[in-house]
Amino acid sequence: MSVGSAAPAARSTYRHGDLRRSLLAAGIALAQDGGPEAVVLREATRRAGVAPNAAYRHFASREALLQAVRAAALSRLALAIEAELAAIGRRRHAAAFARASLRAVGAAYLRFALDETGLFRTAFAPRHDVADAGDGAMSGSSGLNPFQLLGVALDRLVEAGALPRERRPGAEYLAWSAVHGLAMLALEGPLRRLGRAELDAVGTRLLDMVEKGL
Amino acid sequence: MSVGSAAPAARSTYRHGDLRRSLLAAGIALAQDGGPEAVVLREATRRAGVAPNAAYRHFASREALLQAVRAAALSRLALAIEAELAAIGRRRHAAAFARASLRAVGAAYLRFALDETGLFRTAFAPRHDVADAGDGAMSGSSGLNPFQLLGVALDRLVEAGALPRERRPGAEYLAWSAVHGLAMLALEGPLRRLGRAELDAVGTRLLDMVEKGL
DNA sequence: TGTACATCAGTGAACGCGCGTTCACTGATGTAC
DNA sequence: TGTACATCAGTGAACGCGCGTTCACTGATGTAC
Repeated sequence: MSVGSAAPAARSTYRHGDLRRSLLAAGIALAQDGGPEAVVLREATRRAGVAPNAAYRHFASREALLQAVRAAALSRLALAIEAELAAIGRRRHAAAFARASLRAVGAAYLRFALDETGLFRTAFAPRHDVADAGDGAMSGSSGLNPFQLLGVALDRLVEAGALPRERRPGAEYLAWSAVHGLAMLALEGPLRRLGRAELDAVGTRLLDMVEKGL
Repeated sequence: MSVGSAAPAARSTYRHGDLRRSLLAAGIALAQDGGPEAVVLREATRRAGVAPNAAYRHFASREALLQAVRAAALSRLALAIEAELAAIGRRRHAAAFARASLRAVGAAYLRFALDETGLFRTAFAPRHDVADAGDGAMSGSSGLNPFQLLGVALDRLVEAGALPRERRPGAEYLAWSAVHGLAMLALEGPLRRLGRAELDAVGTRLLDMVEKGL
């Protein structure tokens, strides 16, 4: 499985073997350092060591490749959140556990945004046409996507009695907005000049606000 | 003052008269429907009825024009916030007035994002190089920019005793994140499919959360 | 009030760029007999 | 086990695109005398 290399990959065989995966891997690498606009068909084929038009055997257009990269990025975000969720220890009280869950989701989201800026920006870049495509494989190992993982945390809050049931519907949007907004302001907004430590501090306070304000 | 028309503007005189303003107006119009990537030098000159390279008498590069458009967009956002602030009636209690101020800032921000999507996206689009340029004329008629207007509202909260003084520093970031995040998710994120009424409802709940959680 | 001249805003033509995408092709592979 | 053949993944060359930007220019304007 010689997949995932971003190098120009001189090939000896006429057939490539797994071009689709190679192109996707190249696309992900491009997105990682450069964001969505860096996901360029010709460069992906270059990295796969293949003629530019060969891509069209596997992707209908540049936009289709970008869509696949987007799904992969969302999937990685889901994995990051799952890892953070798995890392929280047991708590004596269900309410404390639920709150820790919510914070874990938020913290993982922020960390992913700061550490994997390119992928994060790609995951939430504006889609052009592409009739939504069923959202592909954008979930983590649990089969849940980031939005659903946030929902799990909120459900735990309700079950633990830490969030009134009537405020549960749509609560995702509120928590998500806060964390997403901080990520955007930190990445390409007015908070760009803040250092990592300051951003972490703001992140903590932001999660406090969400926890208290929900 | 025949400035601001986006039409191809047939010109009779050899000199244009006010090309810089015309280009800026064209740039703003382009940003309005199309966002930052639609701000294109050649199209701006076309709309001003002028040769493509004439732009270089007034802007060093496409990026410089974009920067000027960005400043104009921020200025308009500041004006929108100021208008909303001016519209809140007097309140019996200072605390109620302060809270109304904060909500006014948030509501105006959200409305601007939804009504002037292109300008909003342009205002917060990632800057390339351009050594920050002193932020030009990005303020409203009060001379304050959006960030500073938010600060005013938060100061009122402190003065009214509705926000502990020690939580004041950096509070802009928290409130701003929440509102900015909702705007982004609504514009190009997963909340794109929501209607205006639903978005307004979420906006109200979000402001509740901020008010309570700060 | 008239004229010479410097200034500099706008012209016209051209560049190179990398991109996405289309065309007619070639040759390795797997399958049917 | 060997051979004919269909399939279709990857090739090679070319396209048109609009873009930002540079060059040497021209001609209207304002100023000095």
